[in-house]
Amino acid sequence: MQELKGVLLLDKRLQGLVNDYVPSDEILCDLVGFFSMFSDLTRLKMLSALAISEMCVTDISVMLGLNQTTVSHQLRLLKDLGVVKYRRQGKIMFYSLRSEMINDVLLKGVEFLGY
Amino acid sequence: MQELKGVLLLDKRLQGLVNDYVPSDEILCDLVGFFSMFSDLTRLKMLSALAISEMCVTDISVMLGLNQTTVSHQLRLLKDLGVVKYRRQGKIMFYSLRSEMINDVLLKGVEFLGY
DNA sequence: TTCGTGTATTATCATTTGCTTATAAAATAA
DNA sequence: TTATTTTATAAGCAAATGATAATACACGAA
Repeated sequence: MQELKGVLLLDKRLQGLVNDYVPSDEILCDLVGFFSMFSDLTRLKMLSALAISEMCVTDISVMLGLNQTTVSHQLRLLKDLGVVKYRRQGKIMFYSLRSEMINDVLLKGVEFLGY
Repeated sequence: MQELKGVLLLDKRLQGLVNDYVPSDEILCDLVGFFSMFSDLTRLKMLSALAISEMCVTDISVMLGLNQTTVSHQLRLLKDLGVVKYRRQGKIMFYSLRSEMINDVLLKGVEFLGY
């Protein structure tokens, strides 16, 4: 690794601010997990659909034209990271967004992109 | 692919709602690109630092303990997706967040996770 | 010009990620 | 019980991704 000659601090307190205000790796890793849920086309499509209404796995598969195992697979990720929740009705599992905040995040992205 | 026997619509209009309100693949792909910028530890760390102040590449490398080529590499991604901007001062490139919305998105994640 | 410093690019490698097939599990019906 | 439907899991593969080393480029100073 190339030796770096110096830090061009505009303000000598900057390193302190970085130490104080950049979150710990633990928190950042949680954030990475959270935002990872929004960084895949299939998952975003599923989340957009679930923003309309709760749905069962087959609903999602058919309406979005996705393989059932793909949907199940992604739902597990979404569930494990707390993005969706589910309720059982017989053999049918109804999935929905865990929080309105999920929709807020999506809308923040839409807003940033100018749509 | 397994044949799916039926769609368990709670409401027959649901497919119509999905067609109308799930964004197009084009929009969703842009969203994927946007949120991908938040789904990596190194990038999140860099963005958190840039939320404090604009910094040059060496600043970021040294303060966060990252390889310079790694920082340059990630800054290019962040720049190409419109998340950061830069200004040149001689041979030094100062990077900063392109918009306050970037910070808002980060904070939405923090809020969701309950930190 | 040459040298030193700061930044960017390229190519490579290892890891991660997402999709798929096959299969299993869970619940209901016959 | 067996058969059917719905959902979940596991293993394998291909593609995408991130870090790195080596190198090139850009700018200013001498």
